[in-house]
Amino acid sequence: MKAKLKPVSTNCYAFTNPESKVEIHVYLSPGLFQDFGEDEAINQLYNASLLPGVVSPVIGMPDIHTGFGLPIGGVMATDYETGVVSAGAVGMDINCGVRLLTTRIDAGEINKEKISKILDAISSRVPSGVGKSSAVKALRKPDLDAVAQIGVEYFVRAGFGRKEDLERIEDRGCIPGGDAAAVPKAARERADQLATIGGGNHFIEIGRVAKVFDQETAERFGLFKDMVYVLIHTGSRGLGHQICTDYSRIMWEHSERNGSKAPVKGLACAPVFSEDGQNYLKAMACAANYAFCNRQLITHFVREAFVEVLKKPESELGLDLLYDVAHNIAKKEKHGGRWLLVHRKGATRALPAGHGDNPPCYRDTGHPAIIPGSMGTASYVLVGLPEIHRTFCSVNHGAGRVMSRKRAKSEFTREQLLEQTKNVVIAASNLKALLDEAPLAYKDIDEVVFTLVDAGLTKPVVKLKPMGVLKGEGDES
DNA sequence: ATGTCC
Repeated sequence: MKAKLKPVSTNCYAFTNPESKVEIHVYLSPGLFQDFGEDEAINQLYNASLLPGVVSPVIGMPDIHTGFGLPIGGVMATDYETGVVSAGAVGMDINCGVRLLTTRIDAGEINKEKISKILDAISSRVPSGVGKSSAVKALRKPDLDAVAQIGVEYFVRAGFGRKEDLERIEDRGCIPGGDAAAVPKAARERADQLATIGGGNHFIEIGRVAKVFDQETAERFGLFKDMVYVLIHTGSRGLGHQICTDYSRIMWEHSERNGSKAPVKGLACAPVFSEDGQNYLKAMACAANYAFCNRQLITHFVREAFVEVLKKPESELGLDLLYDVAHNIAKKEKHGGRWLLVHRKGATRALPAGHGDNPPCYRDTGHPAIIPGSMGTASYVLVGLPEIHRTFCSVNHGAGRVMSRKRAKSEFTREQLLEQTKNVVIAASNLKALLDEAPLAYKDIDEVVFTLVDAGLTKPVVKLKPMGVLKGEGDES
């Protein structure tokens, strides 16, 4: 499959599926292209290009790697009127995403001991690791109708955050159309994990702004060199996972009934305007809003933890929300004068300056696109440039794996992990359960980010460097 | 990503 990819423009390789006439575009730097071994991920893009109503091109981001159905780092747009929606093309972790908090703290003001104490204070409020449910009993049985229909504002009204937070969340933390009634029972029963991080690549990170690329935009965003930031990366936890699992089955059965089978179960789909398609979108919006609420509640507890440890009022510490953006979601958007359902799976929306879907406070800059790196490595804040229309206004979502979790666990030792993350305080009780998250199991974030910068799609605003990270543990085996 | 195999 890799052999089919021909260079067409800077850092962009392409081929056309002869059967569907849909193009497949993959963004890789020369170095990433040379090392690229994810043949199956390209095959997955090829499969996606065969779905009914897919709009050319199907896109692979520089962090692409094999996933369930559509690869992670994949963008697939379908015609909103005549196309399909695929649960697998959104992914297991519906509205996995990141939010970034700015502060009025200078990196020189907090040493390793303080960072460790803050992470502990967060950890006592926000459980991490696979299977963990909310530390606060009331959050284990949330009003899922309110979460689905009101979203983050529901918790802001209840005292978990500030009113102005809402302006700085994609869709104000409430994707329209959410309906808890469309969430299968098994999934509803797993909605007891608000204010938890989860495992895998999820984290809460404290760091400093290491480099400013675009002074003017950085100032507009309130980002200054050596300013302490907090980065929160998590999603909809077990709820989204169960919705994806259940609807993938429902959609597979739907296509079997209608004789329009997807090439693989992971791309099982239903017409957007079928009952199954509409129900999935209602359930997806519910899980997406749950994920926005999850990050909002975590933000509240992060603010509490900073106040407790640094013994300063919240107003003095800042901890303002810069932005919260999803990277696993399907959204109805207009591109090229046409309404589409853009599936982004491990891809981040990055609307350029002037785009009407930006929140008002970012209308003339373009909203911040927040790109988390792997544990202990840098992250970036970017904005989309006008050329970003080539990817339906999408950029990568992170560094992207180069090694399976299984292989990373056999490849690295605890000592190597510490070496790869030196100078970063790691709050986790069992490092052996984090070996699959070792930085060397991921691509180089600089290389990945600059692949799209050099392609002319984005401009970097700042580079962020971690000082401490709170990680959830997976399995040791 | 995930009560990482109901």
